[in-house]
Amino acid sequence: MPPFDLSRARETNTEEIHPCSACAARSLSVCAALEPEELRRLASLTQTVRHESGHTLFGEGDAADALYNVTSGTVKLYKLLPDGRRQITGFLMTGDFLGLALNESYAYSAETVTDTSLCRFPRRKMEALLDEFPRMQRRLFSMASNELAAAQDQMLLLGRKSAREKICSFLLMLSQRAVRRGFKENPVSVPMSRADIADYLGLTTETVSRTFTMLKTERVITLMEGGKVRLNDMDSLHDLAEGA
Amino acid sequence: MPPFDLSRARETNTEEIHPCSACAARSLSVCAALEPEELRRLASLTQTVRHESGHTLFGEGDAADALYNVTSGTVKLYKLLPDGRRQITGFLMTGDFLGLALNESYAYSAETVTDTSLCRFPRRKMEALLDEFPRMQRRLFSMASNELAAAQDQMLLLGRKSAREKICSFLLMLSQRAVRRGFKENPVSVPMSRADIADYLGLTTETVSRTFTMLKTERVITLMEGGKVRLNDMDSLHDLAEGA
DNA sequence: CGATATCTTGAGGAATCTCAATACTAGTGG
DNA sequence: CCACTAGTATTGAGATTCCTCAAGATATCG
Repeated sequence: MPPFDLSRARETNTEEIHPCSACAARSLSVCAALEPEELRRLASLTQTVRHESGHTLFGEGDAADALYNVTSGTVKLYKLLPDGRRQITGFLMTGDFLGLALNESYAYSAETVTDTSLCRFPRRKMEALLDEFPRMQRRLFSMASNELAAAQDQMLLLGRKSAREKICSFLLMLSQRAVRRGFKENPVSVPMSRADIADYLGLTTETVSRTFTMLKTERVITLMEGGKVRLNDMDSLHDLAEGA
Repeated sequence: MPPFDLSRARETNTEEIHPCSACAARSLSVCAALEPEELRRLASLTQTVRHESGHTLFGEGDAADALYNVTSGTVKLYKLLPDGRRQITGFLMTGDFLGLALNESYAYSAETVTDTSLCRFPRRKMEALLDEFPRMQRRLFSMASNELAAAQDQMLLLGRKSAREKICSFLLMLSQRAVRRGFKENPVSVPMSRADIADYLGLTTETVSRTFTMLKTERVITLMEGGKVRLNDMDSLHDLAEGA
């Protein structure tokens, strides 16, 4: 899938062919289920931005003056402890929304994992729009609810699963998200580093690496080139992910 | 603070003196910032229920036909793995809302930790009301955002903190929540069992117990009767909670 | 093709868990 | 009021998972 051409999109923002009509992320995000009028209004305050991998969108504590929607690529959210320990709280991909915490400042940092395109919404204008269009607010609420459910799953993973169960759960989650985005469930693309995976699962890079090796040796997965992983038996992987 | 008299409240539901006007939880919950008209409508579909400790409100997978608001007492939410491992994802107290995940079925189980009173809202009617009163939806969205932020803090705790840091963080959280509810920050009431604390922090009961003993020996805390804990030095406790 | 970052593998150690025994607490009935 | 019971909490000893530190292998990028 070719990435959406953002430079052109920018120019046509307020023209008759606005960028959203061609957006790959639309059906997955707030923009789904908006009336044409609402969509146009949203588009009129949208900036499209593109960053290469490793770019910090904002840091914990920064003034929260924008919300974002990922249109392509992957973004990680994380929190830090004073001594540098890091917990990645989520990986965001096409269609995911970020900046939901409606406080004055961000409660986490956000950094691109791959080259990434985003729609950027100034917070104040976005809030005004939400007041005007309850449908949009409703959609955002529903997205927040889903995130909350995902967060609870992640707590179960972090608090109660073994390293092996964590890795299997992680691979299955990537697979399921790929399906939701219209890709096929199997081989799954793993764009993030071992260190990022470790900080997401509450492990060290060494343990992540060792666990991958073990699963590979047991023929549960196959490590392919380009950061892809083939899941050789989805059923047993599901069992492994829950300790059954 | 005497608990709100719920039996009488029930009767006066639709009368001129509706229960909400006397509700201790009101300022903390959805009901805050509602217009009298909205509040009356909400009250008209409210059932007040009371359960003793250990009662299961609903189980993971049950049809999600109601939302609840805790008016007194403590409720725990948890998820289970097939082999019985348990992760408590939250303790809800006065003013907290539960059932936010607006899907067809609950994604977690809910059980009372102490004797508890709740307002019960039938889900369908509640949703209709949300459509009618955007202000209420907005409030609920804001509460969901706060929960999301809390969930991220909990992920950091579960993934990256030591047992000692977890216990200190937990005590501070209880203290902060007590303050928000109008109680004093110090000695803090800990109504849940060691086993519940363990399942909330991703530890075992033994480790929780040992850690309490260590903190007591070091004079950081004092264990008092009635499940109360005195925090002897809030500043150093804050440091201990973050590994500084 | 060399430099640098990332990943893998190994050996030993530490935090936490498991299993087991003992102590405490609260409620019950004599 | 006391003894008894059942549940909960504490303490101890040993096992285990995962971490830490260190070296080597592989991949990536100019």
